[in-house]
This record gives sequence, C-alpha cells and structure tokens, in this order.
Amino acid sequence: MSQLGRPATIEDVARIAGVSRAAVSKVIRNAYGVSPGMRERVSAAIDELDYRPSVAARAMRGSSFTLGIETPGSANHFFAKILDGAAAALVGTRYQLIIAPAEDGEREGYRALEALVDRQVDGLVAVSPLIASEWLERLATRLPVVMLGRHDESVAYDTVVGNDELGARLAIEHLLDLAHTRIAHLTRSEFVTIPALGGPHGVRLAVYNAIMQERGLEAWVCRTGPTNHDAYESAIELLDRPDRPSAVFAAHDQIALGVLKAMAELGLTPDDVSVVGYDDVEIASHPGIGLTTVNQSGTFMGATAVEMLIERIDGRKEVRRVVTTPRLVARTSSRRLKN
Amino acid sequence: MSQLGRPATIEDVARIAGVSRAAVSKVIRNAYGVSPGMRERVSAAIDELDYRPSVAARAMRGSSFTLGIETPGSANHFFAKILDGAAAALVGTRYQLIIAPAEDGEREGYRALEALVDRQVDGLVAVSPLIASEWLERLATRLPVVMLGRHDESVAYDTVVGNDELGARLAIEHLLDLAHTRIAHLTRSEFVTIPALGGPHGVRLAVYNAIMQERGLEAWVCRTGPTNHDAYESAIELLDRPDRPSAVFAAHDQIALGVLKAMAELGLTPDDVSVVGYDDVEIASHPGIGLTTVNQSGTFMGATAVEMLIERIDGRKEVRRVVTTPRLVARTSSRRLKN
DNA sequence: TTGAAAGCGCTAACAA
DNA sequence: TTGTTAGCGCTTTCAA
Repeated sequence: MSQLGRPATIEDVARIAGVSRAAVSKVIRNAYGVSPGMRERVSAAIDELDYRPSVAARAMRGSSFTLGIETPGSANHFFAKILDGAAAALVGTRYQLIIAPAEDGEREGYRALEALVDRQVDGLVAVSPLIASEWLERLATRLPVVMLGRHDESVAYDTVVGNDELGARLAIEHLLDLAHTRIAHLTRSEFVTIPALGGPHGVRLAVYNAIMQERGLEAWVCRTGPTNHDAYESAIELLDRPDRPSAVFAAHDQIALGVLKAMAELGLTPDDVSVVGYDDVEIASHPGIGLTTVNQSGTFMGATAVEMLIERIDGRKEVRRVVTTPRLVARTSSRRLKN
Repeated sequence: MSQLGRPATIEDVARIAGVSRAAVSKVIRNAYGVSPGMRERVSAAIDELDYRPSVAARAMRGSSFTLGIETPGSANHFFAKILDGAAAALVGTRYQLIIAPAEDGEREGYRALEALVDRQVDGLVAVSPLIASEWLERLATRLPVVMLGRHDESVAYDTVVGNDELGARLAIEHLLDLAHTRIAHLTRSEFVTIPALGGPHGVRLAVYNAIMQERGLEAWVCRTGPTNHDAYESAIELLDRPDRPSAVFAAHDQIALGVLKAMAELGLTPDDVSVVGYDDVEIASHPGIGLTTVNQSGTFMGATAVEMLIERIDGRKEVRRVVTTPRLVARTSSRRLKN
C-alpha cells in the first residue's frame, strides 16, 4: 500500500513534495488557487506513496463520500433491481454505497437509518421505510434524503415513486375485463399497509378495496408474511378449498410466484385461477412462469434516486418529486374466466 | 436528533453528566474501571441527549464497526443470497455492512476493495474477486479478510468455498448417467475462468474438460457475457442448429435460466436438450422452471464468512478454511437421452 | 476510580 | 499562490 509499512498520510505527501499539508489538501480536492507546478509535484508524491485520503478524517471535517441506502430485506428481487440501479448511478462519482437492510419490525427502520447517520453518510435514500414521516422530515433537515416508493409528499425530502394508484387499477381492471369477479388480494401484514405510512402496498390495497366496492363486488383481502415461503403457504390456504377465488391480485411478484407455486402443487392451472403480480421482476417473463404483472423499472428508480441525491448534495435547494408510470404486461398467468 | 440543534458530542455528554470525556468514552466502550454511580450518570446523560458516537471519529482512533463486502454485480441471485446471509449474521453485532460491487473489468476488483479500505472497514469479505492473490495476501496482512468462493489457499486470509470439484463432477456425471455424450459447457468469459485466480468457474471448467477427456468425449465449451440476456443469446446461438448438443452444463443457474428461455423460444423441450445449472437459486425449484442443479447454500456461506471475519477481528490468529459440500438436485430440466 | 492532555488525518479560515 | 494554525469527536496513555 505504500513504502512506509503504514498507509501514507497527507503529512507524508506534503513532506515528500516539499509543500504544506494544506497545499496537498487543495490539490486532492481540486480547490481553487494551486499553481501547475505545485499540482505537478504533489501528484507525483501522491503516486509515489500510493496515497489515499482517509475517509474517516475527511468525514470529520465535511464529507464522507458515502451514500446510504435503507432497504427492506432482499427477499424481493425488485429491491435487488433498485440496488442495481443505485450502484450503476454511482459509477464515475466519488461516492460509495452503504446498505442498511431493515426487516419489518416497528423499530427496524429507525435502527437502520440511524446506523447510516452514525456513519456520516452525505445523503441517503430510504426505500419504502416503515417510519413516521415526521421523523424523516426532521432527518431531512440535517442531510439530503430521497424517499423511494412512498406516496406521502414532503417539503424536506425528494421522492421517487411509482404511480401505484394507476398500476393497481390496471391490474384489477385487467382481471375484471377477463370476467373475473371473485378476485382476492394477497398482500403483506397490516403494519406494512398502514395508510399513514404512504407505502405502495397500502395504496394498492386501497385501490383494490375502492374498485371492488365501486363494482359491488366483495373485497377479499388475505395477508402473508415477509418470506417467499410465507406467500406460498398463504396461497395454499387461500386456494385449497371449493370456494376459492377465480383470480388473485398479488401485492408484488414475489408473492405472485408463491401463488403460482401453490397452484402447481394443487394441480390448478391459469384456467382455474388467474394471477396478476406487481413489479415485473425479471423471472416473470420467463416462459415457464409467464406472470401477468405491472411493470415498473426498479433500476430506473434506484438510479434516479441516487442522481437526485447527488444533485441535492451538490446544492439543489428545491424539493423534487419523480412519479414513474407503470404499465400492465399481460402474460399467460391470467386468462378469461371459463363459463 | 438532540436538544442542541446539532448532534450531541461526547463533550456534551460529559458536561451534562459532570464528568470527563474520558469517563464517557469508557462507559460507552464498557471499558474496565468505572464505578456504578458514574456509569449511571453517564447513561442518563446519553439518553437525555440522545447521544450517538460519531463513527468517523472512532474510526480515526480505532474501529469503524463497519465490515466491507466486495461482490460481483447482483445480476446473479446467488450473490443476493450471500448478501442475505451476511446481513443476517450481522444482526445483534455492532457492525454494519458496506457493499462495493465490482463489475468484471481488470481493475474493477481493486477499485472496489480500495474503496472499502479507504473507509477503514474493520474487515472485509471478498466474493470471488478477480484479483491477484498476492495483492490480497498483502491486504490481509493489514486487516482481516475472508475470501468467499475462490479455491486458492492462503496463509493470510480465511476462506469459505464450495467444493466445486465435486459439484461439477456431480452435474456432469448426472448427464452422463442419462446417456448424454454431446454435452456442452456454457460458461463465462476467459478472464473469469483463469485458473490462477482459483475462481469457481475455472474449477468447473477444468473438471468438465477432465471428465470429457477421461471418457473420450469431445469438449464443447461456449462463452457468454455477464448479463442474463447475454446467456439467452449465447444459448440461442448454441442451440439453433442441427448439430446442437443434447445437454448443456451451465456454469451457474442464471445462465441455465437463459438456456431454458432460449429452448422455449426455439420450441425445444427437456426431451431435446437437458440442462443442468449450478447454485440452486430459489427460482430453480419453481414448478414452472424445474431446473436440475447443484445446491450450495449462499446464505450459509455469506453468514459463515461474516462470522469468521468477526472472529478474526476479535483476535483469532490462525487461518481457517471452510469447504461446503454441494449436492445434486435433479428436477425436470434433465432427462434421459431418447433413443 | 477518575481526569488531563495528546493526537488520529484531514479541511478551512486566515496570514503571509 | 502558499503556509500556519485551529479544530472536527473520539480513544488512550499517563497522572492524580
């Protein structure tokens, strides 16, 4: 790592280059007021010593060049997409990404976000956090925050969110168009759908309830746990009985995959039960799966969130809000109701 | 997040508690030699101010309580599993995880690892890094390192690795047992399979070549790019011709999924072409996929790597090496050769 | 058992 | 244009 048997410091570079520490600092920050000659000598010394600034020391005086992202557990491939996009947007910038996964617990989101703040991140993106918005607002006054996936509007933080209102409508009306009336909605726990949190599943659930009521149909809401296996088990329970629904609107693709698996297990085909998911994760389009779903680009959302975050760090003042438009992708898992 | 309009510092806590900064430091570190009374008062002040130690400041004097993990891009769900396991192993410890994704480029691995080192991580796990082992050895003399997925042995860093030798043998002999002889191996680029790097794909390729030669069969190695779409396209090219192989051993499940998709596209069934993957990602067991593959637990490997890392940070001196045993999971994508 | 003080590597205000 | 200097918040001797 260097000739010295320990990482080189700015002091070492200054000594070798025969200049002051401040001069070195200016060179590495591309600050104003350094002569070409000085830049030259300092750069040479940096190369010679293989010097790398200590992020910790820099963080104490200003930036850590680290961005934080808080996400729900990675059981859902959609979040992997978001991460992918976020990571891609970082390429070529000076920032690194630190990830704090939060499970579903009441306190989990706070824990994860605090861990990020403790690490002096220069900004952070929170993915559908199960957190009171006042808390987030307060956080956002201290450092740039981008909220991804929730619908609540804020004057303090930027937002990237899909139009779940529209997406859910697309999904449900698709099933209605296929003549289904006994449509169940399989979604996550009560906590995850609390309307006040503005999370996507709360919105999708509300749209479901509204449309069913509108049409005079009976709402049929089922809940399931966080893992993919939970979804499978809940689906078995839902479908293994004579009065089963003829269609299921799953809150997201990972749940829909569990439904499909349960159907195969029970010997049910799309002619028996239609399934629609949400997200359009990659595997949904695989011929063996053929899941009808609502496409939204996690990669784009993740990348946009990071770009917005960097804009803010770089000084943008006004709050921005990006709403992406989902679209229905009909595949083989949804069929017209027989007879 | 405190009464002061700025984050509380150790100084603030000391003032409120009426003690010295050193005393506070001792309390938060559970250090030796603090009276119950002192502990009491300090804790009260900490709670009152909602004090959280600055990770940056601590990092300058000692630990950052941050672990780094360097992984290939997340296009492969197997890495998501590893991350899951790693994150799970962190729960209840004081550590956070910082992730540095590295794409396939020559310099990418170094870049990612350096970003981690710059951030003063207390230790790091490198997932199949495309990095010279001498470089890693040198790194490992400066901080604890766990290498996950590579086969090269080191006296400096711990290792968690699957027995790819056995796994590949299981996969290929399974196809041989099904009477296949025209078996192609679809793997990643030359760079990824360089034997000197000790990566899993290099080993699987070597085993493939050895077995084919042993049996007097013709080796048929195809290469593909990093994305899932690359795999699909390469598979189309491989299978869309009369002299196609009767079986494909894919270097990992994500590639195998591309092959399956290509087959569906070309109207081919498992009776025409058998496919075996590697990793047993979750979707492989889905009824619509039914991919025969070699199971290895990414979750376990990721968790083990983090546990070993923490052990080392806590003082273990001797190097450890954990080798996991893979097992074949036969599903519907592989069939006995017809006539 | 407690506290004073030095210093980790860097940045930024100010002086030269 | 360059250098001097005063901290940032913490840990860690070393004395008291």
